[in-house]
Amino acid sequence: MNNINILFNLNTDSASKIYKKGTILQRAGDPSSHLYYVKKGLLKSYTIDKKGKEHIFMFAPEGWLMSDIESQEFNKEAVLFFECLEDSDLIKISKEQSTRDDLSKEQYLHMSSLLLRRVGVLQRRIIMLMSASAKERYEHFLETYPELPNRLPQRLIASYLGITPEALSKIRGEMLREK
Amino acid sequence: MNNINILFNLNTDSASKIYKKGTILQRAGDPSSHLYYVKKGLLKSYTIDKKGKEHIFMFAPEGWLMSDIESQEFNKEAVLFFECLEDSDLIKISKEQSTRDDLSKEQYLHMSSLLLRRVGVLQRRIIMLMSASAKERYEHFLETYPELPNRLPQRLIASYLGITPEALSKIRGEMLREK
DNA sequence: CGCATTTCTTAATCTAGATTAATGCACAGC
DNA sequence: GCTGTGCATTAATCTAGATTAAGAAATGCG
Repeated sequence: MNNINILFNLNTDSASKIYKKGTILQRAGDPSSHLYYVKKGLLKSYTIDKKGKEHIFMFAPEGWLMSDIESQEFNKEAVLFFECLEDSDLIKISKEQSTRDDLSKEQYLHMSSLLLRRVGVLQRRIIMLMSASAKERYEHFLETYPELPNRLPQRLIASYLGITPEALSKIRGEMLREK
Repeated sequence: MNNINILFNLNTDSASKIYKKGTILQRAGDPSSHLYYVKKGLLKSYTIDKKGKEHIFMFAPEGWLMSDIESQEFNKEAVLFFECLEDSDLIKISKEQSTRDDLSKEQYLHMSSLLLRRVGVLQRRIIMLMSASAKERYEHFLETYPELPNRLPQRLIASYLGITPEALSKIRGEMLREK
């Protein structure tokens, strides 16, 4: 049994299922109802702003949990879209399963540890968005997630960084020339 | 006993102490060692970038917990400064107290709930930074924290929003004229 | 009280990154 | 094998917000 089964009292692999690349698991505006644990594959979560532009909130490769905690926590409809970037093997976890309050001490410890880690990552992201240039954010992304760039189109990396594909392309051009 | 005492097994008010406005509780670069619970008063946490510019990560008014989870979680030196914006009555909580693993189920439940809330708030902040204009972020700030603006200089609000005081002043001017 | 320091505002100029547009490529579907 | 659609790159232009500068208002302090 893997960690996530332990965490949510799931029985072995009952809920694991393969979703095709391009599958949209959740749409903004839907009632936000599930989390997804990625056994294999890659997901993105994103918002679409009022001009129709997509902004990546996060990627979830193997071992990550994809969730829309803002909407769950504030009881509003989903604010994020979830989509498979590759054929993905996922465990779908209902809101009820994830918010049950009859977990064991070990489970709570594990849950707290996951959440603390998440807060730490989000803190860094905010600080980078506020204080670093696009190029610095790109370099930080490459260092932090070295295995992701070769699984992602530039477009999506740019969106994660909060810039346009054109701006990222320019930065990459500069970095090549500098070397 | 208040919630935070319950959460961290603290005995009543032993650790509560008044700190003067302007006191720096933690400096970036120090070993990150404590959290602070705000009984009364107001704190800010911030980074200073390589150009010497300050960027507010968050404000902590009454009832909030100020922490530098990134540095605690990744075991590095503090990345944030903590400073009192008003004379503040604070409970200082050591890393050991906050990470002990012998909490009760109720305590873990409370802790998870706090962390989920925090993740939700940070998610919104990131989405706003990536997808909304300075003016939209300002309006969102006013709606979300209506009691803060009259306790804060514009400068710090601007820093929290990720813009300069000049840009915020311009936005405020526009909003006044529009009304 | 009076002086110094910080805060806020307005305005002129500058710049990182957005927008628009055009070109070449890769590859999916027929 | 062709043809359309999306992706990456480059370049020209535009713009939100930064920077710089200066004056007015507020605040702290001896």
